[in-house]
Parts: sequence; C-alpha cells; structure tokens
Amino acid sequence: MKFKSVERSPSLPEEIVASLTSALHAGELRPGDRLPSEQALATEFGVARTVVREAISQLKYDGIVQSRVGVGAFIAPPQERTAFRISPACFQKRKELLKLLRLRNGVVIEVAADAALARTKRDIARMEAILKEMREAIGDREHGAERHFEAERQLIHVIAKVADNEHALNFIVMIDSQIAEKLRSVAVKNTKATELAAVAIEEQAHLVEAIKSGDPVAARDQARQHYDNAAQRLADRADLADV
Amino acid sequence: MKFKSVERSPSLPEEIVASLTSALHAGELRPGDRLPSEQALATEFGVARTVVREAISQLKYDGIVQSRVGVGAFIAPPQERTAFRISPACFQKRKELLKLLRLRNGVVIEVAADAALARTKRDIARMEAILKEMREAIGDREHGAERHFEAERQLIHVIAKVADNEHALNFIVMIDSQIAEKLRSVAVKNTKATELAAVAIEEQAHLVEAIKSGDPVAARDQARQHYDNAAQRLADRADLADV
DNA sequence: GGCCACAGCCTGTCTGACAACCTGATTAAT
DNA sequence: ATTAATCAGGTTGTCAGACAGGCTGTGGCC
Repeated sequence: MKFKSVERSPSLPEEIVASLTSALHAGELRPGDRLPSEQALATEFGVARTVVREAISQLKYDGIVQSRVGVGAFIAPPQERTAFRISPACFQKRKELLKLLRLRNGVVIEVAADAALARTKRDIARMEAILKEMREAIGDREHGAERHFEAERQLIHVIAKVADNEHALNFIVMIDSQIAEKLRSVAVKNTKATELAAVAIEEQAHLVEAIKSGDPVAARDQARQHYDNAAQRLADRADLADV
Repeated sequence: MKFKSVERSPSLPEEIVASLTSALHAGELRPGDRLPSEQALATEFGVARTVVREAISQLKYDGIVQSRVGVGAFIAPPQERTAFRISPACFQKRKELLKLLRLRNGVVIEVAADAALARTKRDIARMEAILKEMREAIGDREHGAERHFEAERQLIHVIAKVADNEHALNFIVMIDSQIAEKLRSVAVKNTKATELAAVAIEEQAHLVEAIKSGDPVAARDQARQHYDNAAQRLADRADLADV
C-alpha cells in the first residue's frame, strides 16, 4: 500500500448530487421546495437530461426528493429519509469524527450486552483467539500494528454476529470502513506505544470475560470502558496528525 | 388519517434495484461478481438501458456496486458500503424491529449522556415543557394518544440537538420515521392504558432530571431505563397486533 | 359565477448514437 | 519463438430527440 489510490474524476451525476445536497445543506433548498425541471437543470448544469435523472434518482433513493409525474420533484421532509449516510467531509474533521464514534460506540455497547446473553462456547473461543492474536501481535515489530488493528476490528464483528444483529453489524462496518484510515493510523501509533496497546488488550480481555460470564450489564460496562477509552486515545493522538 | 396511503406502482428502476438487491441478499450475487452488461440487463428485464442505468446508479450511490468504464459493473465488498439503509420488510417483522430499536436506543442513550454535559437552562425549559405537554395529554381523551406520541418524539429530538450531534439526530429520525406506524399504534394503546402512560412519563421525567443535574452517568441510566422499557412495552403489545 | 376543454409543462420511458475505455486475440517484428 | 504493436469487439458514460401519461392553470362557454 505504497501508493494512494488515484481519485478518478467524479462522474457528472455525482457532481450534480453533490451540488444539490450542498444546496440543501446550505438551506437554499428546503423541504417542500420544488426543484427546477429536469430540462432546466440539464441546461443549467450543461449536461444531458439522463445525467440529471440519474442524479435525482439517487436522491429519490434516499428519500431526499420525491417526484410526481406531471408536476415535478420536491424536497421531502426529513422524516421521509430512508437511508443514513455521512458525507465524506465529516470523516476529515476531528470533531465530527468523534461524534460519529459516539454513534458507533453506542451501538457496539448495546450489542455487547446482547452478545453476553447469546454467546456460546464456540463464540468465546473465537473471541479468545482474537485476543491471543492481539497479544502475539505486540511482539511483531513489522506487521504488529496492522495485525492488532485487524484483530480489534474482527472482535467487534464477532460480537455483533454473536448478538445476531445484522443491522448493527452493517452499521458498524459502514462507519468503521469510512474512518478506517484515521483509525488505522492512530491505532498504529498507539500500538507502537506498547504500553497503550497492552492497556487496550486488557480492556478487551475484560470485555470478553464479561461476555463469557453472560452478564449483560458487565459486558456493557466493559465495552464502554474500552471503546470510550479508545475514542479518547484517538482524540489525543489525532490532533497531532491533523488540524 | 383514515385512509392508508395508496402504494403507487413502483417505478421500473425501483423494481430492478429490488431485484438486484434481493439477488445479492440471497447470495446469488457475491462481492467481486460482475453484473451482466447494462444492455443485457435491459433486454432481460425488458426495459430501456436508461432504466437499468438509473437502477445501477442507485446501487453505486450506496457503494454496493462499482463500475469501470469499458469493463463492467461489479459487486463491491461490504466495507465499501457508504450508506446504512434498511429494507422496509425489516420493519414488519417484530424480531427485526426490536433489533432496530436496540440500535436506536444505543444511540439515544449515548447522546443523552452528552446532553447532560451540554445542556443549558433553556434546553431544560424546553424539555420540561414537553413533559408538561405529556402530562396534559393524559387528560385529552380524543387526541391524547397522538399528542403523547408526538411529545415523546420531540423529547428525543431535543436531546439529540442539545448533544449537538446532528448525525445521531439524522439516524434517530430515520429509524423512527420508518417504524412510526408501529410505534404509534402501540403508543396509542399504551397511552389508553393510563397507568402505562404515567409510568412512561415518570421515566422520562427522571431522564430530564438527570440531564438537568448534568450527570452523564445518571442520564445514561435513566435513558436506558426508559427506552429499554419502552421497547419492552412495544414487544408486549406488538405481538397482540401482528404475527 | 361555475363548469369544461385545452394547451403547455413535467416526469417516466424508449431509442439510437457516439466517445472513451478496456480486454483479449491477432498480427507483425525481432 | 518470443515479444511488441495493432485491432476488433464489448462496456460504460454521455448526449440528443422522441413520445406517452399525468397535472395545472387559463380561457372560453354555459
């Protein structure tokens, strides 16, 4: 992973979506407002109508606009939203990122409690294997940071699966993959600071222990302990890296 | 609200999206697979290519497929997902619905703690006004249930706003609006059972009190108390209503 | 004043076309 | 025989134009 992936020029529909959503976010478009006709937008953006239609179809997919044949397309009220999506820009700002982690952690903590109620012996074995991997990773000077990061991720996934909550898993995967670079870089730094890595592993070991004991309240407490601390560590380290 | 909204015949792109996503969910399409060409899909579905393109553009928007010029469109790995969206079917099944509520409650509980740290006098005044509205709604035989339901909703929104977490607000609004009918019908039943409504109000009063005192841990506990209980009440009542 | 028909606009869909691009096979050159 | 250049075919991205079906407001008619 030496080279960053080249960002190819965004497609025309993407740009139009971005333009419209930013207009909406800026308050220039408000719920109930009618969008200009597709033809009008096409000429305004200097593209074909099919391009505008693709853009609008994406917004319709999210429930942001609703269109009526023969009338036009309208900005839908917020409660019509059918998808939760975060603009990539949010993952750049430290403050926003921490807020997103709050969301994620809220969900993780919740499923940890469910996992404590549903865990089987096999589940516990898998979690302990992940803990073992973490401990071994400490000794690995070369790929240790990567291995640790990957193991942390897997632990969350296993917990979500044990809790049998696919939605939670989807949600967590989505958030995590979006902030993966940030999380990874900080995780790497923390792992190099061996004492922090050891602390993190112990926290997670306590979490697994709580799940093993089948105590949802304890699992919740341990999950909060670890993931809130992890967010705090991220906050501490991240401000060294970026603005 | 006497008449149910008529479901207008879904548009062709919608149907194709549904078809493709169901194929994906059924495992017929797996990450890395190439979709048939747009032309092929068009003839297969018996529609124009523009329709297929709109469908695929929606899937691309969610990061479910990625397309490369001159090559084709491919199912992306799950970690490329950029949106969290729930199929409407999930809101029908009681079990799924409760899992979604778990997600929501996890987030709500988290922001309640943040709200306790950020609340101002004005925020508290707004919350107490909402509580007052709830108490008054009990006496209203005609619209009491509706008023109570609306007030509960507003309380969550205010809390999310106080916590200054727009993402959480969006998330909660999205989930709530999707399960609004279910929530509403059960809320109405519970409100008619006056003793349950009184319990719910007291729980929320405690929550507001905790936020007022600025104690995040207490706020979390009270939030959990109320929203988990509310979910439980929903579970108890909902199985009377549906399968 | 009230009712009706109609023109004009809008979305949804279809068709055909072309540019840019990629892949794999074929061909040419060494 | 191996390598390099070429090319044909398929694919996505975009464009232009067309038509059906639906809605709205206007103007004429009763």
